[in-house]
This record gives sequence, structure tokens and C-alpha cells, in this order.
Amino acid sequence: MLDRNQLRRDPAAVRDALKVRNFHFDLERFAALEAARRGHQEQTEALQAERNARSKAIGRAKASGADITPLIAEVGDLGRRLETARQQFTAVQAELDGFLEAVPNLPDASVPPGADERDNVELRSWGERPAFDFQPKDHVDLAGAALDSEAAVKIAGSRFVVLAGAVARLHRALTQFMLDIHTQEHGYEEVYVPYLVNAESLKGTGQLPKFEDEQFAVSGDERYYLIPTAETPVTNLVRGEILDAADLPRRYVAHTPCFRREVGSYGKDTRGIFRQHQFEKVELVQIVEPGQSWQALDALTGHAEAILRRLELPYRAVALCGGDLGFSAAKTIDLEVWLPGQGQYREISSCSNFLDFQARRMMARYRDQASGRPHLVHTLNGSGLAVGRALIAVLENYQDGEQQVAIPTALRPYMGGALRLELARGG
RNA sequence: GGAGGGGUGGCUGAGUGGUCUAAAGCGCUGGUCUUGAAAACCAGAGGGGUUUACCGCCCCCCAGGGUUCGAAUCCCUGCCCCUCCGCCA
Repeated sequence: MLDRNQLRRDPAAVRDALKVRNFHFDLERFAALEAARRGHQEQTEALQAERNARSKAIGRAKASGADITPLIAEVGDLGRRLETARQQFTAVQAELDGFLEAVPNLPDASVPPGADERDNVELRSWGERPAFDFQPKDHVDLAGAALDSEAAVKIAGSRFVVLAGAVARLHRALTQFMLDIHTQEHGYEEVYVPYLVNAESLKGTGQLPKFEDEQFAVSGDERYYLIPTAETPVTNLVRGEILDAADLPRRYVAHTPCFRREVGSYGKDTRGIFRQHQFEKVELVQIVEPGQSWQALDALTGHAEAILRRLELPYRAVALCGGDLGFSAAKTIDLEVWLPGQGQYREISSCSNFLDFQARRMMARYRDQASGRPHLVHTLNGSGLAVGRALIAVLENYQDGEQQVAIPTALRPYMGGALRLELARGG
């Protein structure tokens, strides 16, 4: 949610800023709603003040033993008028809230212009892409029987997978490795969180109300949603809280499955496990003071990059252009890992600064030492990393041409010291 | 699933229709005193909205409805917590 004061002060600037992400901000509609809101609010509060004063007077008269019938008669239809005013106010307020909840965050000035991912800007790259003297296979061919899509289709449907044996273990090893590095070396606190959340939580991080059709909802007495990312439950830890400044920054890391409908991606990335309805992710979340968030974004991105470097996987960092930017983000840096099987860099992490956009929706605040007053925090998150995609990257970058895959040095302690994956030949 | 008891400020906790403008205690902040601290005494302190700002006004006693001139208090619904029983990874 954007700052209402900023919107009232300079709506045209907001409209112009949102053009960078190709969002049309309806200035006239906002002005009309805002004017109506103001009128109805003033009227409602004036009537409330009158009611309070009269009721109090009746109370005092009664206490002194006077006859209160004439006073009650004087109140007349005040109650009905107040009820009408209140209903109008509530209605216009709800409409204004609905309008504002659908407005995305303002992109930072450093966000490059552009329509889609082709306009993203490479910031840096790291590592040597492996030079194979053979035609590299993709992860599906490499994993063979250890990656069973047919079984998954039988059990669930498309965009699910069953992993087995050494590949399943590698998947777990990657998860443990990432958690250990982030907790032991990067100063994050590990948290275990619900995988089903309520609508309020999704609203807080910005997935609702606009992206209802991208979520899996669970039917039952309570309306629950499967989390699309750990960002949702973890960031909502601070929803409605007023934190001590001394408690900031908060750095959380969580490993969770993520569930996505992938409604807009029919026919896209259908081979293998690159794009699934269910996948695992190790997520980094930071809650920081407003002055610290840009620095925190660099640090957080660096923490995700550290995993790629230790796994010795070639990658590049790109700044998302305005058109590719997510709804809540002011700025996003994607990390893209080199996948020999696809011959291209693909997203494996997305690191974003949301400034106070999520915090305002969540009313997540901290008490400023100097003023003693609550202020909105800034929130950030990033994948550190997507586990399934890291699995793809390891398989494809560490293949040796003979249906063998070496295990990255950093992962060997998590694989019982093994040097290579035990993969069924020709599987 | 069954039976019962509860949700009031940072915490404990009073309040069962009208100066509630929410008691009191603890804790907190500032001051007096003191070399400093403690004690004592004095004072102060919640959140949100509206407003350029101030003053003011409005809202907030779990949440949403209702009754009433007036609701922390009465009624309905929901959520959450606690105790006991049952079931359960």
C-alpha cells in the first residue's frame, strides 16, 4: 500500500512513477473517492460528536434526578442520521481501500525502464561456464529413473515430481547446506512456519486481493491458502507488531515448500522440474529500519550469491526492469544460474526491497528511539536459493558426459562424503 | 469430538447500562534529593484516523453485527486461550 499522504500531496508524481511499470493510476477516480471520503468522514464524525455530547448530558441530568424525557425527545432522529452517514462513509472507505490495495509499489528511481524480462539489465556475472567436449544433457536425462514424472502424474498431476535415491538425497543436502550457511555465517535465525495461511497474511505481503487466482485455496470451514513462498508466513511474523528498535534488524531464514497455480504459464517450462506446482525454497527475510533497507538488499543478495559461489555454479545478477517488477517490490535483483541443459541463464533467486509497502499493509512498525513514536519498518526478502532449481543446476553443471555427476565439494559432507552421485545408467 | 472457564493498557487486575475522561499495583520515562545508586516524593506516558500544522474532534476494552438517547458492561455470531475427558502423528 502506498502512503496516502504522499498520494494526496502529489498524485501526479505517483501516476508518473507507476508508468515505469506500465501501470495506469486513475487520477480522477482517486480524487473523486478521496473527496467523497473526506465529506462523509467529516459528516459522520460531527454527528458522532453531537450524539456523545447529548448522551452525556442525559447521563448527568439523570444523575441529578431531573426529568430526562424532554432531553431524549430532543435527540430526535440523530441516531438514524448518524447510521446513514456511517454507512455511506464505510462504503466509500471500502471502495477507496479496494482501489489502493490494487495499486503496486512505486519503483525505485534506479529501476531500468522496460516491458518484460528482455529489458532486464545485467549487473555482474560470476564463474566460468563449463566447457564440455560433449553435448550436455539436461537434468531430466541425467537423473533418469530418479526423477519420476509419470509417478507424480498418477499421484497428483502435471507439474509435480517424485524424486528418488541419490537425487532425493541431493535435494535434501542442498537444503541443509543452505540453512547451515545462512544461520551459521550470515546471521539469520531459522524459523519453522505454517504452510497454510489466512487471507490477512497474503494481503499483508501483497498476494491478495489482486492475485487470488495464482493461489491454491483449501476448502473447508476455514479459508486457508497454501503458501506461494515462505515470504508470506515469515514476513507476517511482524504484522501488527511494534518492535523495539534494538530488535532490528531481524533476519529470518526458513525452508518451506511453495505452492503455485502457475496459471499464466501453460506450455512454459514443461520439461523436468524447473516450474512446478510444489517446490522447495530456502527463503531469506529481513525486517530493518527504513534507513537500512538498500544496504540490506545488497547484503541479502550477497548472501544468496554466496550459496552459488560455494556450489561453484556460474551465475549472473540482473536488475529487473519496470515491466518485470513484482507487485510489492520497489526494486528486485534476480540471480540467474547457468543451465547447460538449456544453454541459458535462468532465475534461481529473486531479491527484493519492498520499502514500507508491505509494512503499511501489515502495520508492522518499530519504535524510534529519538521520537519515541512508532514508524513503519522496511521489509526485504530473497531466495537463498530455490532448491529444485539448485538441484537442476548441480546436475547439469557437474555432469561428466558418462551419465555421472560429481558432487560439489561443499555438499560432500551432506552426502556422506561421496564424490559422485549414484545414478542408474541410461535411466 | 464432549463438558466447563476466560479474552480490559508493557504485565497483574478492578469494573455487570450514564463524570469510564477505564481504578489500583507492578514495571517504564523525566524530575527533586544524592558523589552515584537505591528508597522516598513529584510529574509523565497507548494506538489509529482527520488536520499543512496546532487546537480540537472521531475510533479502538479479541473481531463483526445488534439493542439503547447512551455499551468495556446486555444480546447474537465468529475467532483465540485455559482446565478436564475422549481421540490422535
